[in-house]
Amino acid sequence: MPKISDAQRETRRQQILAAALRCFSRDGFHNTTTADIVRESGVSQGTLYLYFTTKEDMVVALADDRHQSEAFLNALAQSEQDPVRGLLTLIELHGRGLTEPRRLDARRVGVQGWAESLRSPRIHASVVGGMALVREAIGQLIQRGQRTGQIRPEVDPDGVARTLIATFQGLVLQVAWGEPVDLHACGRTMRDMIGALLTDAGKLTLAASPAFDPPAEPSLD
Amino acid sequence: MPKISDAQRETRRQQILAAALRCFSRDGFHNTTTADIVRESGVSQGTLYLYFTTKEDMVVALADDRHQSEAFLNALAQSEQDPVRGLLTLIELHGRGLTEPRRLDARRVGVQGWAESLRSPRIHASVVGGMALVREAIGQLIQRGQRTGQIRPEVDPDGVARTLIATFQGLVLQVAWGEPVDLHACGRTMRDMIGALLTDAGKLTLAASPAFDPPAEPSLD
DNA sequence: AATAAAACTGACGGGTCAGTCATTATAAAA
DNA sequence: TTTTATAATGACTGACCCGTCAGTTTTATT
Repeated sequence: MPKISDAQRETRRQQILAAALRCFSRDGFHNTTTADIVRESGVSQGTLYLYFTTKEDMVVALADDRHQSEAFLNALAQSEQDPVRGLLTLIELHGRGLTEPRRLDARRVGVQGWAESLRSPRIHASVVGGMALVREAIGQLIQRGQRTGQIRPEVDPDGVARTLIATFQGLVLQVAWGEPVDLHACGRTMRDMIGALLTDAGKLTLAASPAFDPPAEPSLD
Repeated sequence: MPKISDAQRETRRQQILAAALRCFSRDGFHNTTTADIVRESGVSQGTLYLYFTTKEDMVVALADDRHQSEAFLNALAQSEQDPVRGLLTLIELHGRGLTEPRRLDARRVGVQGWAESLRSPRIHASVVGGMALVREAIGQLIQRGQRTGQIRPEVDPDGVARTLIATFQGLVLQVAWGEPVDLHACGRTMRDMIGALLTDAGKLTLAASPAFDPPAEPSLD
C-alpha cells in the first residue's frame, strides 16, 4: 500500500524534470549541479534519486518527452488528406515551434542533448530514435505523394526527409543562439524545396495550399 | 632573448591543440580532464597553462582554426565567374568536407562547440562569427546572381543563406552521430533548392553545371 | 490511537579536477 | 665556462560535486 498515487508520483517527477530543464537551459548540463536542481525544484537531494538513478537519466527523460510531443505533430500531418499539404503542414507546425517562447528551454536543452549524444549511448539512442520517427513520417508523406503522382518518382524519400530535418535542426541551432532568423524567408525557401520535388500536376496542389503565408495568421513568424 | 623561436612555439601550441581535439572528440569537452590532454600531448600539466590560460581557451582556439579553413572554401567559391556555379561549388566543397575522415574529430568537436556556445559568450562569439562569414559569402553570391538575372529578384539572400547553412549544420550533426546519410540524395535535394531560386535563364546555367554528379568523380559521396 | 510501510530529508564521504608554483632544465650570451 | 633569462615540470591544493544512507515524517490501514 503505497502512500502516494501514481498521479502524485508523476507530478513530483514532472516537478523535478521542469526544474532540471530550467537549470540545464540556463547553465548547461555539465555546469548544473544536483544542488542546483534541488534548489530549483524544492525537493531534497535524496528525493532526486528516488525518481532518477542518475543525472543523465533526467536528460534522457527530457529527450523522450520532447519526442513524444513531436510524434503528435507527425500524426497531425499524416491526418491530412493531401500528402503535399501534409508536408507543408509538418513544416509549418515545426516552424511555429521554432520560436514559441514556451519551448525556449526545451530547444536549448535539445541542442545540449545533440552534443551529449556523441558520447552517451543512451542519449544517442533517444535522439536518433526521435529523429527516425520524424524521418519516417516525412518519408511516408513523400511516398504517398509519389503514388498520387504529385511528387516526382525519382525523388528519394529518405534523402529528402533527412535534408528537411537537417534544415530544421540547423534553424533550431541558430534560433537557440539568439540569431535574428527571418523565419518568413526561411519558410519560403523551404516551401521552394518542396516545390522542387513536385510534378507539374503537383504544383497545382502547392499553389492552392494555404499552409504558408495565410492571410489572417502568418505561419512562420 | 627567448629560448625558442616563434615557429617552435607555434609547433608546441599545435601539438597541444591536436591532442585536445582528439580528447574532446573522444570524451567530450567536459569529460576531458587536463590530465587527459597532458597524457595525449606529451607536455606537462604546467606547460598547458603556458600556452592557454584555461581549458575553454583551447575550445575557442579550435573553433577559430575551423573558421579559418572555412574562409578558404568561401574564397574559392567567390572566385568562380558564374555566381550560380559559385553556389554549387560552395555546396560541393562543404559537402565533401562532411565525410572526410581527416576531419572527423573536428566535426565532433564542432558539434560540442555549438552546445557550449549556449553558455560561453566567448565560444558563442566565435561560432556565430564563423557562421556570419559563410552567410555573407553565400549572400554575396546570390546578390551577384540577382544582378546577372540568373536568380529571381524576390529571393531573400540572407534567408536563403541561413537556410542553406542550417541544412549543412543538420547534416554535420547527423553525420557526427554516425547516421547512414546518403549524401548523394541530400546533394540532389540541395541542388533542387538552388534550382528553385533560379529564373528561367538561370536554369540553363544550372543544367550546364558539372559541379554535381560529374562523370569521373562523384561529388557528394 | 497505534502500527507500519512508504516517502522524504540533508549532512556527509569519497573522489575528482582545474589551475598554481617552487623547482629544475635548457640554451643563448658573455 | 659562467651567467642569465626563459621554458618546462609535476606534485600539490583548495574547491566542488555526485550519490548515499541513517534517521524523520507522512499517511493508509487496523
